[in-house]
Amino acid sequence: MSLTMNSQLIKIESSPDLVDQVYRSLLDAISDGSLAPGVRIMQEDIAEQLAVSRQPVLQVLRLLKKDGFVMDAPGRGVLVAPLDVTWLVQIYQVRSALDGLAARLAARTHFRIDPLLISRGRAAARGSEVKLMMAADAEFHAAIYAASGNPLIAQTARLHWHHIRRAMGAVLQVSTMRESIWDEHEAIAQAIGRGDQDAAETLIRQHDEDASYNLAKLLSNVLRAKTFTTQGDKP
Amino acid sequence: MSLTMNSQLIKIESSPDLVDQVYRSLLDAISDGSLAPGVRIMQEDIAEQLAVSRQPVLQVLRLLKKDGFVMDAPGRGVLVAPLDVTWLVQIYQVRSALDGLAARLAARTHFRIDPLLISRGRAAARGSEVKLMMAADAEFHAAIYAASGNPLIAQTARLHWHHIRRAMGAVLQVSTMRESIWDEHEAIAQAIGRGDQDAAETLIRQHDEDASYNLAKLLSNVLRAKTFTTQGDKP
DNA sequence: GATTTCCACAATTCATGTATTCTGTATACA
DNA sequence: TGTATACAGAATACATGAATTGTGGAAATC
Repeated sequence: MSLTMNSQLIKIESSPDLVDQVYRSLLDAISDGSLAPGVRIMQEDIAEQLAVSRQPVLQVLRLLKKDGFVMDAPGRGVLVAPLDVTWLVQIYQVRSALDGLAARLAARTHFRIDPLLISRGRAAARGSEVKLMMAADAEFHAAIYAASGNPLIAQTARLHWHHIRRAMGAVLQVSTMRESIWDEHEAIAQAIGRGDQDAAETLIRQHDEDASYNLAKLLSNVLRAKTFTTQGDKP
Repeated sequence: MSLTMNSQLIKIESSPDLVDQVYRSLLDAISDGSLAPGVRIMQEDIAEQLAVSRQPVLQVLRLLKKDGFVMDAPGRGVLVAPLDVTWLVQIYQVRSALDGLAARLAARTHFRIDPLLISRGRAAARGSEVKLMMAADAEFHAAIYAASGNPLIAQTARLHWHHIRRAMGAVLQVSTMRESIWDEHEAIAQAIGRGDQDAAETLIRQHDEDASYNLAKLLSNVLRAKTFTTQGDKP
C-alpha cells in the first residue's frame, strides 16, 4: 500500500515481564530524582517494596549499571550514580552527534514535523510547568528521531534523555527552558521540511551545544553549592 | 610527570564475575560466527557447556538481547540475531556520526596518532590474514576514540564493532579491506594532527559511508545467495 | 596515640526447585 | 480435505536457599 512496508504490526509488548516492570520503575525513580544521586540501594529493599523476589531486581541493577545509572558500592549495595558535570557534557556530545544525524536523515525525506508540536511547546514555555516544558522538548526531538527512520538513534537517545532529565531535575530552573529554544526548534523543523540536510544538522548541533553549555553551567553551580551545605534540596 | 595527571591507577577489574565471563564468551562466539546467525541457543545448554548454572546465563541473554545480538524465540529458547542489511546500515549510520564526533574532538587537541598503527595496517592490508586486517582497522579507530577523551563514544562503538565484525566474517572477502583505506586513514590522522576539525570529521564520515556501502552490498549478495542454497558457505 | 590486624556482619552472587507459558502435533469436526 | 481445538512437551522466568566476598569497627601492638 504505502511506499514502505509499514504493516509490521506495532510490536506487541504486553510482557508481564517482571524485569521490565522493575526496570521501568527504577529508571523512572532515578530519572525524576525520587531516588536521589548518591543514595544507597539494596536489592532486598527494592524487592520487598515492589513485592518481587531479589532475582529480577538483581538483573535490573545489572542493566542499570551497564547504562551508568547506578554504580557498584561493594559491601554496601549499589549507589545511584552521582550527578557529574563531565559525564553530562559527554552525554551531550554524543547526543548532539546523533541529533545531527537524525536531522540529516529526516531532511533527506523532507519530513514535515507536526506544527502542533511546536505550538504546544511554545505554550508550555510560556507557562510555568517545568514538567510540561521538558515533555514538549522531548516530544519534538523524538519526532525527529522517528523521522530519521533509524530506530537505533531513538533507542540510544532515550537513555541519554534519562540522564539529562536527572540533571534538569536537579537544577530545577525554568531559565533552562527559555522560549527562544522554540525559535530554534522551528528553524530546525523548517530546514528538515525543505530538505536542507546541512542546515538541519548544523542548526540542531548548535542547539544541543547551547543546551549543554547552559545545563552544565547550572549543574556545576548546584553541585558546588551542595558541597558546602549539608542540606540537600528544600521544598 | 606527564602532561595530564595519569596516575589514576587503571581501574582494577579482576571481577571473577561469572556473568561477565559468560557475557564475553557468548559475545565473542556470536561475533566471530562460531554461533552462527539464526541458530537456536538454550540457556540450559550454554550453562552446561560453560559449567555454570542457568542463572548467570539468563542474565547474559538479557544483556545480549538489549544490544540486539540475540532475539526472543518464545518456546524455543533464543535465536542468535540473523544478519540483516538494514540493521547493518543503521549501525553504520550511527557509527559514522560517532566517528565524526570523535575525530573532531581528537583534532581539537591536535592529537598525534601513532604512525605505527598506520604502517602496521598497511602491512596487514598487503598480507592475506583477514583477521589481522580487521584488528588493525579496529585499532586505528579505537585510537581515535581514545583520543576523543569521551569514553562514552568508545563504549558505544565497541558494541557496534561486534555487529560489524559479524557481517565481515560472513562475507569473508578481502576486497572489503582494500589497501586504499589506509590512505584514507592516513589523511584522517593528518587532519587530526594539524587540528583541522572540519576536515577530520568530513573525511572519517565519508570513509565510514564508503565502508558501509561496500559491506552492505557484499552482505546482501551473500544473504541473497543463502536464500536459494541450503548449503551455507563453502571454503 | 597512631597504625595494623582480625573478626563479625552485611550484601551480593550463584545454584536449584517450581510454576507458567508457548509451540507443535495430533485429533475431531465441518 | 481443510480448519479449529486440545494436549503434551519443552523452555523460560521467578523464588528461595547457600556460599562467597568485602566493609567497618574493635582490639592489640609498636
